[in-house]
Amino acid sequence: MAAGAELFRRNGYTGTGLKQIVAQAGAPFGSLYHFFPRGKEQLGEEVIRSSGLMYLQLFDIHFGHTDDLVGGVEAAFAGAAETLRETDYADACPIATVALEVASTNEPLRKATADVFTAWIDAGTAVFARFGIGEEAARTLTISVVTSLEGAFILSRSLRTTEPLAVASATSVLAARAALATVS
Amino acid sequence: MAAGAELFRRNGYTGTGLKQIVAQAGAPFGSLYHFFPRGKEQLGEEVIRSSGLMYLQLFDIHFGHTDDLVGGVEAAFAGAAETLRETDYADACPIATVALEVASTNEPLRKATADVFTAWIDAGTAVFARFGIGEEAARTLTISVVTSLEGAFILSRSLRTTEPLAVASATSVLAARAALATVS
DNA sequence: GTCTATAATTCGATAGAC
DNA sequence: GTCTATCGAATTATAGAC
Repeated sequence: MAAGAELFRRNGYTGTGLKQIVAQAGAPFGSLYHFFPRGKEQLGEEVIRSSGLMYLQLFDIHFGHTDDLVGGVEAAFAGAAETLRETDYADACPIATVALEVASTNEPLRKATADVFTAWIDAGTAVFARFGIGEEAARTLTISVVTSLEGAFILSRSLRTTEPLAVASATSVLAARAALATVS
Repeated sequence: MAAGAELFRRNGYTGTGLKQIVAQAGAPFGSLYHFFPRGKEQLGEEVIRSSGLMYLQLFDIHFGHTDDLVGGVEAAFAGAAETLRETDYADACPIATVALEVASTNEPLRKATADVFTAWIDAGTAVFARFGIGEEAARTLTISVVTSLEGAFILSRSLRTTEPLAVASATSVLAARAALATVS
C-alpha cells in the first residue's frame, strides 16, 4: 500500500494504474484483489486515510513539545520545503492531488479526504490551544496554516521553487502572532 | 474548448476523456484532431493557457479601479466563495487540479501551469504596487494571496464548506495590512 | 489461498468514406 | 475538409489453474 500512496501522491488517483502499483510493490496482480476486494476505490480510500494519519503526527512533532509557536510554524514549513527539494518537487501533500480529483466525481473518496482534513484541523486546534489561544482562534489559525501550506505546495510543485513555501511560512507566522496577540 | 476547460477543472486532466469532451461540446470526434492535431496534450495546454488569461482579468476587476486594497481582497474571496457555492463546490481554480496532476508527470503541461502562475504573480505584483507598496512586498503579498486562495479551494471543495475561504480571506487581509504598513 | 491469463470496457488516436 | 467507424493499447476486474 506504500507504493500506492507514493504513486497517488505524485501522479494522482486517475493517473495511477493498478498494474503500476503492483509492479512498483513487486506484488502479483491477483493479490491486490485479495487484500482489496472492492478494487481501486478501496485501495484509494485506505491510502487516503492512512496517509492522513501519518501526517497527523507532524502536528505533535512540531508543536507538541515546544512553547515556541512561531518557531514550530517556521520549522514545519522549512521541513516541507526540504522534502520538496529532495524529491525533485514530487512529494508534497499526500492527499491534495487526489482530493481535487475526486471532489466532484467520487463521493466515498471525497468523504475520505474530508475526514482527513477534519482530523488535521481538530488536531491542530487542540495543539494550538495549548499555547493559550482560545478554541475559536486556534481553529482559525489551523485552517489558515493548512490552507497556506496546501496552496504553497501547488505553486511550488508547478514553479519548481520553494519561494511560495517561504512566503506561506511568513504569512502563517503573521497569523500565529495575531492569534497570540489575542491572549495577552 | 470551453467544454474541455470545465471538465479539466472539475475532473482533472487524466480523469477527463476526450470522448467525454466532444460529447459535452456536441462536436464530432474527428473534429477534435482537426483543431488539435497533437491531441489531448495540445488541448490540455491550450485550456491551461486560455483559462489562465481569463483569471488574469480578475486582478484588474478587483484591484484595478479602487484605492481600497483590503476591500478588494475581501471582495475577491467573497466572489470565489459565491461561485463555489453556486456550482456545488465544483468550480474553483481552473488549473489547480491539472497543475498537481502533471507537476511530476508531464513537463510541457507543467510548464504551461508554471507560466500561468508566473503571469498571475507578475500581474498581482504590478497591481498591488499601485497602492504604494514596494515591488518586493507587492510580489510577496501576491504569492501569499494566491497561495491562500488555492489552498482554501482544496479544503473548501473537499469539506464542502466555504469556511476555509473565509479564513483565507482574513489571513490575506492580515497580509495586505502588513504590506501597507511598510508604506506609511 | 496465490497468482496467471484473460475478459470487458474505455482510452487516445487514425484511417478512410463521403 | 468533415465526420464515422474502428484500431491498438491501455484500463479495471475476474475467472480458473495450480
